[in-house]
Formats: sequence, C-alpha cells, structure tokens
Amino acid sequence: MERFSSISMAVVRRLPKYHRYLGEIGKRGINRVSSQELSKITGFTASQIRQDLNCFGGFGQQGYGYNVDDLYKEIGNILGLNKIYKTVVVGAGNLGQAIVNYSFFEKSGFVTKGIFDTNPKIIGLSIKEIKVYDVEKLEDFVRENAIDIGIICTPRGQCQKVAEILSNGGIKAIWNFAPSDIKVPDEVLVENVHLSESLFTLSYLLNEKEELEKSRKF
Amino acid sequence: MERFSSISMAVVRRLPKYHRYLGEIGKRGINRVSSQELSKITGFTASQIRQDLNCFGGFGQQGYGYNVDDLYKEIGNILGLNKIYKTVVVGAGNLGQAIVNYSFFEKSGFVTKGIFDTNPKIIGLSIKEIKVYDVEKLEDFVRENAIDIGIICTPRGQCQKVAEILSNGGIKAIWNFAPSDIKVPDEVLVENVHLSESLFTLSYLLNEKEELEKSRKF
DNA sequence: TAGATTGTTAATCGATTAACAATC
DNA sequence: TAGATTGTTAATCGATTAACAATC
Repeated sequence: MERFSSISMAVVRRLPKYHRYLGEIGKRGINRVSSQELSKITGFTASQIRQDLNCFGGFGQQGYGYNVDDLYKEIGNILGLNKIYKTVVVGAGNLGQAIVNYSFFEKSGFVTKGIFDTNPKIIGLSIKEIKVYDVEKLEDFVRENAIDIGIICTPRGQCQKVAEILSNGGIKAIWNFAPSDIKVPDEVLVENVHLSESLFTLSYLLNEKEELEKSRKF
Repeated sequence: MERFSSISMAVVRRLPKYHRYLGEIGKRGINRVSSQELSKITGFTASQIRQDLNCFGGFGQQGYGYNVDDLYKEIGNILGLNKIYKTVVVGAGNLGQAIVNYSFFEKSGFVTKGIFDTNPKIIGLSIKEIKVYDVEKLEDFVRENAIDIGIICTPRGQCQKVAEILSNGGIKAIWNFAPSDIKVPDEVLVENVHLSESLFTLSYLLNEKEELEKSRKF
C-alpha cells in the first residue's frame, strides 16, 4: 500500500475531523467561519487549518473566512463522501453487527451488500434485511457484485485468510478490525482499527500520569 | 489532558505494536531478536526501534540483540499491563457487548465491573455474568468501586453527559467510542476511537488512488 | 579475537507555526 | 477606505534516519 500523492497522511487524517465539526456548526445554523474560530473548535492551530485546506484549493475568502456549507461539501467530496461504496462485513459477531447496524455509515454512502460468517446457526439469517452468507461464497460475491470495501470483523486467527479471499475477489480496500496486521497485494488499501493498541495507549498514559504524580511528591 | 512527559506520543503509539509483535514471535519460540529483524516484522526502521526502546532504558545487549521474552515483559510493564484496571462499559448495544465479550482485554488486565444502559429491557440482565445497571447508578458505582476506566459506547447524543457523570464519579480515564469529542476536566485522560474518521480516511485513499490512476492514463 | 549489534550523537527530513503581503 | 482574514512563504520545531563508537 504505497502512496504517490503529495498530501501527507497527517493532513489526510485531519480532514474527517474538519468535516465533522463543519457539519456540527452548519447544523447549528452558522454559515461563516474563520480559521481562528475553527481553531478554537477543533484544537488545531489556525495556521495549520489554512495550510491543510490549501493543499486542496483556496476555499476561503480574504477578509471573510470560509462558508461553512461550501467547505463542508468540498471536504466531503475530497473524502469521497459524494460516492456510494459497496461493502461486505465478514464476521457477524457483536462487532460486525455493530457496524452493520450503525446507520451513519450507510447515510455516508457505505452500503452493506452482504454479511459473511462461518457459523451455520447464523448463516441464512438477516441483519437489518441484509443476508448472512457462508464465507465459502465470499470471493465470488465480491467479484460478482464489484464490492469496494471489505470489513474484517473476525477473530485474529481468520483475518489473514479472509484478507486473501477478499483480495482474490478483487476488493479495492479493507477495513480491518482484527488485532493483527494483514498482508495483501500492493493495490489493496488497508486501514486498521487496532482496538487493543488504543486501549494500551490509554493504559500507558494512565501509568505515566501516576508515575509523574508520585515523583512530584518527593 | 495535558502531558508533561518527555516521551512523544509518536513513540507511545508504537509501543503496543512492539508488544504485540514480540508476543507473536515469542509464541513461535523465538527468544532473541535484533532491531534489524524487528524492523522487518514491524515495518519501522531499525534505527527508530532502537531510539524508541532507549527512551525507556537499554534493554538490549551489544552484539546480541534483545531477549524477546524480557523485552515483551518490559514493554508490557511500560504500558502498565502488569496491573489490573477496573472498567465500566456504558451503552450495552452491539459495540458495548463486543467489548465486554472480547476476552483479550480481560486477559490483559482490564476487568469490566459493570455495564450501564438506559433501556429498561436490558437493565437487570447479565452479559458474561456482568450485570447491566441503570445509568442512574453510574456515578455512585464509579465512586464506590473506584473504577479506573469508563468505556463510552453510547450514541453521540449521550456521550457528553456520560462523560460528565464518569468524571464526577472520579474516573481516571475514558475510552470514547462515540463519534464526538468530549469535554472533561483536565485530570481525566481521554482516548478516542472515532470509527467514522477511520472509514473516511480509507474512503479518501480510495478516491485519491482512483484519481491518480485516471490522471496517469492521459 | 572478530563479528555483530546496541546505544547514542549528529544529520536530515517533514510537519507545524509564524509572519505578512494580497485582497476581499 | 479600513479592517479582517486568507493564501503562502519563511522560520522553527520535532521526529526520523544515518552513522559510528562502545561493547558484548
């Protein structure tokens, strides 16, 4: 998964935050915002916000600021949220179900076309009117339905195999929730959500804080 | 949530990855590893790995490398995984249940002491032998049981209120899955898992790639 | 001892911040 | 016009990489 774009990942990962905050203040009826105001809301510096936005174009107007709705839409387009993505969810456990049931993703254009599992008790059932199929059928399903994104919600042991099936089916991107890194062909994009890494980071910070407080007492 | 430590977050967020990979190769019976070998496995440079580890002490031995088990334990201790943390899960939907059921967290020392929800149909039930209580009781429960970490799995609308209840109860840290940033007193640590930001980043990369491929054709 | 590999300093690279001219 | 705020360049800061002496 090599990138050739000039936009750094640091910038890219801030875009969804801009998008979210702009959506929020837009809903509150605010239709004009300066980089300084955005700075207060988002916690990024005004300078950084202007730099980030200018990677993609001059969306603002000197002396005025940015139009909230326009900027929201622009960033939405940059993120590709103006398009529809076909997804499959692999693993129909709690996590898989949580993702299928989370309607915000669907509203944002990510439509679950099929759910896959190995458990015969679940296969054949429907979740939110989406059928649960046997993983056996996954590769053909991905190919025949031109699925864009595969969402891996299986236990660690199965994720590499699933990643290969998805890749063989011609998947474009994988959103991986399994606590393991997967190996896929270069052309397949991967975004990992490693929950335990996030929790362990929190646990580190908790301990660091307690150590610092302890040492400050002496 | 200000930090006063000299260790940068960039380093901190790599620690769980080192820990995971060391656990994996340890299980495979490997008991010695060089920074160069770790580099191949993790994708970080050998230089960076040595730099990172030396923030915490000289765990290696010149001419030899690192002892896998020792380093695994050292990093575990740095992450605070040698301790037990009492947690509460707020929101007993699919996501909350997924976290309660994920036994790896418990194995790592994060013990769920209570689950909280507002839905009367769920209150009183048990998930994995852990009782589901009314959110009304959350603040007292946190205080009386000296809960360390509150895990917010509620919809967006409720997360700020829950964060305040947890803070009032004297929580030390919050792991927030709600798609919104929460405001808490300075002494409360917060780690966010913003799933939609992760998905939108993937969607950005997908579009960027398609744009680049399109432009290369001409 | 010779070879290997760390720990650590110095060099480089990239990202963030500051500053200000352009302009609405 | 005067004030505000962008777009953009230059300066700073921090993180990564390279290099190598120390030493097992």
